[in-house]
Amino acid sequence: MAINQQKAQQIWQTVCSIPKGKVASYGQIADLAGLPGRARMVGKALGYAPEDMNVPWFRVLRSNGQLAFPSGSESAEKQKGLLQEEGVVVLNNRVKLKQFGWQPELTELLSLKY
DNA sequence: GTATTGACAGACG
DNA sequence: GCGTCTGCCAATA
Repeated sequence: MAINQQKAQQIWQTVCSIPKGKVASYGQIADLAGLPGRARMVGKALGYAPEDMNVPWFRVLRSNGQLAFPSGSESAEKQKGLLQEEGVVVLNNRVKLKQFGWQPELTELLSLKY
């Protein structure tokens, strides 16, 4: 049961809303998804994220812009590759949030509501 | 019901 | 920028 899948759904939706070439932190996703302070839940939700949804979990990073996975890990490398493919520059398992950090605009938020 | 863990965040040094 | 500690909440044992 994982928490209400509704929330997980919302999380996935939010993650899917991240514009290409940008990245968001767990806290950011959690907040936008309606789970303030439950950043951990986001990670778990992404854990269940079905591939059918094509959830760009690779665009979700830590608050500091560091990848959620340890360097050298398959997922981390994959994530890096995908991000770079999207145009995001990843160095040393890190992304410059100052430049690639997703700053949700009203239009973006509106697409999540309802 | 209690203890441990986790794809985390923020504060400190 | 990095390591450590604390706080938060849910899942798992």
